[in-house]
Formats: sequence, structure tokens, C-alpha cells
Amino acid sequence: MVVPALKVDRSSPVPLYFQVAEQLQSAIETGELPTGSRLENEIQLAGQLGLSRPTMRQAIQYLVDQGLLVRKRGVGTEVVANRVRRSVELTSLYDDLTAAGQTPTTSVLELQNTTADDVVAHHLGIEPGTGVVRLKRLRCAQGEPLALLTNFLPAGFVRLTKKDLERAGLYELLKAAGIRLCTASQTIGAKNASNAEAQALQEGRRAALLTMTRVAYDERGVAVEFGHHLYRASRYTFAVSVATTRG
Amino acid sequence: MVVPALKVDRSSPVPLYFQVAEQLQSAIETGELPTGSRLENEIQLAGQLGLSRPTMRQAIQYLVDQGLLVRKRGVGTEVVANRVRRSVELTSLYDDLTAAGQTPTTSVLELQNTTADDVVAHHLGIEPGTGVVRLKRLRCAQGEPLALLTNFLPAGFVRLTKKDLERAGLYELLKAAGIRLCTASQTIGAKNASNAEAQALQEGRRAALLTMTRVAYDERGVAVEFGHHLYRASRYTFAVSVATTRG
DNA sequence: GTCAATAGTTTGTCCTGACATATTGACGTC
DNA sequence: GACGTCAATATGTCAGGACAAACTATTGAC
Repeated sequence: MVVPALKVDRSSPVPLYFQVAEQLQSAIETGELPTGSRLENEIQLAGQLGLSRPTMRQAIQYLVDQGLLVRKRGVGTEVVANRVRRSVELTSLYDDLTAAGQTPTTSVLELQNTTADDVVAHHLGIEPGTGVVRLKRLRCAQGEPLALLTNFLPAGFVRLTKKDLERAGLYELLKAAGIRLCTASQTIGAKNASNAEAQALQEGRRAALLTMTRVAYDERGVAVEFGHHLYRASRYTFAVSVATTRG
Repeated sequence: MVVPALKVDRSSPVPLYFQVAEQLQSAIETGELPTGSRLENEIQLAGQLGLSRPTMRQAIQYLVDQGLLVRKRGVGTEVVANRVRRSVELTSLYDDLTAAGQTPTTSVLELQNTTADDVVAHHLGIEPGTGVVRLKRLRCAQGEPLALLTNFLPAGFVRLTKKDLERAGLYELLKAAGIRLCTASQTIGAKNASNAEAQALQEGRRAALLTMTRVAYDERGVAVEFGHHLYRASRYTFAVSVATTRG
């Protein structure tokens, strides 16, 4: 039964429950709260922090939703296996490939200001016709194409250049511009490649492609990126580890 | 502003919030609450049902988590696009479709005892040649095929019959046999349909299929199911919501 | 040793109440 | 028409409290 040092800053604009969740998550990632360990009960934790129990519950539930904690009535709250959640985390593919030593390279196929059609507008929470930046890239790893990435960002958020985008991942550039990505909603699907897509990705006609559509939000809940990504199914899978919330 | 007829049964063992969520989901699926429509505010809804506001909020949040509703502070709660979007949680497709009112049916194509080859053995953490149960099913929803499901279970864990499997989901039957699924490791990918697969799923030649391979573990960490599932990409996507660990 | 009953522990559900924050529309001014 | 202000509206956060349900440990009977 480990008790990490937790504290909350009531003058911060960050909600109390989220401050607690962040610290617990930190403790899990650093190993201070190792896999398999049991948290103190929520009443004790709330008391320790001077918070109400529902607020403490909200913090814990947040991490349960992330799959980092599992709760059992009558037993307690346990840290579950610290899994590699590589492709469904809010990270950029560039960063992931770099971390995996796979030497990613990027070709910027398109970088232009345009206006949002209905679909893009819907996802970014803006009016159709509003200015957006459209970015299209081909990402390669180990000398061969891996993914076709199309992204839309609200105009004016960040200044992107082809040179920057070929050197670093999009999220790194957003971060450098002061944009903090906080949450994302993602949909994973599959489709057959169009001829252009098959050619760009060096796959056969109608090859199956893995798709991911993502809307990423900053800490205020403002949509800052809408992405539509195509991956070669022959080279790419998503690994997802989960824990039941109904155990 | 549509107001579906909602009611709660306080004598039911089903939590109030879940009863409400189910009814709202039903209204969404039947079109009574169409995409784009706005719910009454949570205070009014709670009052209408004689519930507390947090309970009403919990019901709504449940559907927000399912991707059926979107909330905006100061504005309200809106119904979003209605499509099969499964979360990447450790639930069975059967349960999810049932909850979504989509009337799943199952055809058991194969149910037999066999021995584990290298791949199956590896995933189940057993020796090659060990006895396993091989289960192959076609799952339909709303009268058309949705997925081809192949599962392997260690022999002796649970006694399955074709009849049982056509009536209920696999996880329900495991649960009824006292097996509690706790965690899972999943890989999501895509492939082109073989001719047999295309025919079974009523898709065209070489149609893109979404794949998921899963190993599910019980609370002791023992692998209790290895599944290889194929879904029609035209009818099926995965939804994943994430938060950054570096916010 | 086995089993059932009971007590203790912890999470799950639900309630009432209050304040904060974001959004939208109305209105007035320039 | 553009802009600013303000009120109304709706969600978001937080608090304190109570009871229920599930799980584990303990105890006593056999």
C-alpha cells in the first residue's frame, strides 16, 4: 500500500480532479505506484487532500477510463499493467517512430490555407467556410512509405513551414507554438486504397488500408487538429491494451 | 427540442442512471432523438424524472462516452452521428449490439475441440498440441452480416454449446461459468477479404476488412481466450478517446 | 478441515446544494 | 455593420451526506 505525495493547488485554473489524476498517473508511470499495487481507499485519499469524495472519485475514474486503474467494490483500486499504448495515445507517429529508432522521414505533399467544408468544420467545431490550414504528408520509415497523413488546423493557430514539417512531427511543432494537446477522439477503420493512395503507399490495387480519424483538443476543449490518416495494413497495426471497467 | 418519454423503475436492480441512458440510447437509435437534435437541459430532465442532477449527468455522460452525445458548456447536449462505433473496451460485440438495440444474431459455423498450433499456443501461453476449443461464428446485426469471429479457448475451461452461443455472447457465457475477464491485449489492423470471407460477410471481392486480434486474461493473468475477428469496414469502426500523458 | 454466518472494508449509487465558467442573444453605441 | 456589455442559459466543478452492494477476513459450529 503505497501513498504517493499528492497535493492540489486551489488557485490553479486546472480542475482539482484533474490535478489529482495527473499526479496519480505520474506516480504510475514513474513506478512509484507500480503495477499491481493498491491505492488507499478513496475516502482516505480524499481526506488526505482535503477534497470531497466525489471529487476524488472523479480523479480516479478518469484514470480508470484511461485503463491505468481498475476498481473492485469491496476490494479497492489497483494499478494495472503499465502497457505500451503506442498508437492510440495522443502522440504523433513521428515521435513514436523516432523513439522506436525507425528513422522516419516526411514528405510534405501539400501545405495550404483553404476553407473548411462541412465535414472539417463539424470536426473542428467551426463554421463551414472558415479558414483552415490543410496539410498532407507522406510518412516513411526505414526507407519505405508507411502512412498518408492529412490534417486540418484552424487558421492562425500556428505557422507551419514545409521545412519544419519535414524535420519534426506535427505535435512537436504545435507544442513549440504553445499549444497543449490534452484529449483526442479517434475512430479506427479500414478501407480499400484508391489508385492514387495505392501508388503513394506502394501497395497493390485496392490494398486494405487502416484508417484513423482524429480530433485533438487543447486543455480548454478547443479542437485544434482534425486528422485523417491512412496506414499500410501490411506495415502497421494498432496495439491497444485495455482493462474491463465491469470487473 | 424533442422530449422522449422517459421513466425509471426504482424497484429495479438496474441503476437509475443506466435505465435513463438505455432509454436515451433507444430514442437515438430509433430516430426519436435524431442526429443533430438538442436534449432538454440536464436540470429539466432530472426534474422530469424525479432524479438528482448528478444522476442525470451520469446517464448523459455514459452516452457521451459511447460517442452518441456531445456536450457544450453554455449551449447544451446534442445527438451526434449515429453509427456503429465500438469502443476498444473489453466487452463482447454481442453485448454492445444488444445494448445498442441492434438485435444481433449469431450463426455458429464451427465449434470443436482441437489442438493448439504454434500461434494459438503462443497467445494462450500453453504448449503446442494442447487441447483447445475452436469456435467460429458469423455475427449479424439488423439482418446483415457484421463480423466473422474466430476464438480459441483452453479446453476444459467452459462447456459451450451451439445453442448457447446462438443465444448469448461468448463473454456472457464465460461469466456465467465463473470466468472473470479482466484485461486484454488487442491488435487492430486491416486486410483484404479472401473470397470466402467476402462471401460470408456479403462484401465485394478484396473488400477491406478491419481486423482485431485479442488475448483476454482473467484476474489472475491467465489467458482465457484468443480471438481473431474480422469486421466489415463498411459497417464498423473502433472509437478511442484518449488523454495525453504529457499535458 | 469445511462451511456458513457475520463483521469489516471498499466501492457504487444517489441525494441536495452551491458556485464557476462558457456560450449565446439582446441591446446600445459608434 | 462592427463592437462591447450584460443578462440569460446551460454545463462543469465541488461539497457533504447517506445507504446499498460486493468482497474479504474472521469466527463459530460441525
